[in-house]
Amino acid sequence: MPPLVVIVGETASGKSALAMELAEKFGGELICADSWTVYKGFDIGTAKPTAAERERVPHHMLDVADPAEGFNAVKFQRLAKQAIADITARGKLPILVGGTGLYIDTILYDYGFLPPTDPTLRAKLNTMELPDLLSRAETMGLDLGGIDLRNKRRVIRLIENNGIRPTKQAMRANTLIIGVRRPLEELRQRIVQRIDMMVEHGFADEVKRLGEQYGWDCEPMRAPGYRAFADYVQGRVTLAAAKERFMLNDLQLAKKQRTWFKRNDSIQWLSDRSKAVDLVTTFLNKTN
RNA sequence: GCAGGGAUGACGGAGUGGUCAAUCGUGCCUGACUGUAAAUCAGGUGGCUUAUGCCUACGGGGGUUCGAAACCCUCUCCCUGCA
Repeated sequence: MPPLVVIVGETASGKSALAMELAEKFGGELICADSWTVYKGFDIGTAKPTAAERERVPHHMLDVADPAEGFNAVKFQRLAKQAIADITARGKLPILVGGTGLYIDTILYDYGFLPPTDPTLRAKLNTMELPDLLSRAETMGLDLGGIDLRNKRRVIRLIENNGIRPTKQAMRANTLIIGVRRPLEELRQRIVQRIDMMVEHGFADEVKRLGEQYGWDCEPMRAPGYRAFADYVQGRVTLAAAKERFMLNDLQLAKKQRTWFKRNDSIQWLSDRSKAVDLVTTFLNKTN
């Protein structure tokens, strides 16, 4: 298994900057594990790496999805695996960086997804109530153990898959996982500053343009900040209110990310970023 | 100044004599998490403490009552009409 460096952390924690630094130092290329930067056109509000940054270090998994269509973990896994293989084949170090825990885990644990489901069936199941879904699952003789029976979406998935469960492997070998962490107050300040910067760079205009082009209800318009700024550019709320909302969205996201990453004890949390270089050096020496 | 309406927990907003520490929503805290994942779902959210317990709370003060967030008086502030 070729070496892989993974960088995780909360939004605005400084993951990308660290990833850039490591990539330049170790001859790496970045694979962005972020469920919003995959979308074309959604640049400013998603804090997508700039053209200049991409010039310095190759980035993968950006702009691979059409806003009108949508994206998911399976597509991510497929493309990311390919990217990792390509980077490795070129003799470069793949660095997987991002805050979308599920996407990261599809690589770390090589999730075995099941075949796609029939949209017609999905639509039908979605109209049913939870108790009916449960009795249907029982009638089908499905094993209900281990899944959250109060979460409708999970029960639907079980029915769609005919009771077959997706698989998961042991954690990928030769993988260094670095976690970037900051005190909450510092993180909040960084979020606020980043939002101000986005606004300066024309975030409102971007939202307006994208809303008009892809519709206000397209998938990535649900990304933090976009909804709030959609309200702003359509005159429903003030700029200050939209920024406040954006900040809260980011903080909520950060909380979810914290919860997700907390359960992975293989993550080496760094409060001092300068130690990252040593970590990677040691890691590469060990694996090569 | 006169008449009317209103002040409820972080916020919005129910509740008009007891079963109200107070419906619900939001926020917040904690957790789950495999084709929507920034999603979806679960639990918690006055204090002390873990007891069918006590204390503090529904703008301030006083009163009626066995008992009030709820009724009466009064004060303060806000809104609406008339001046």
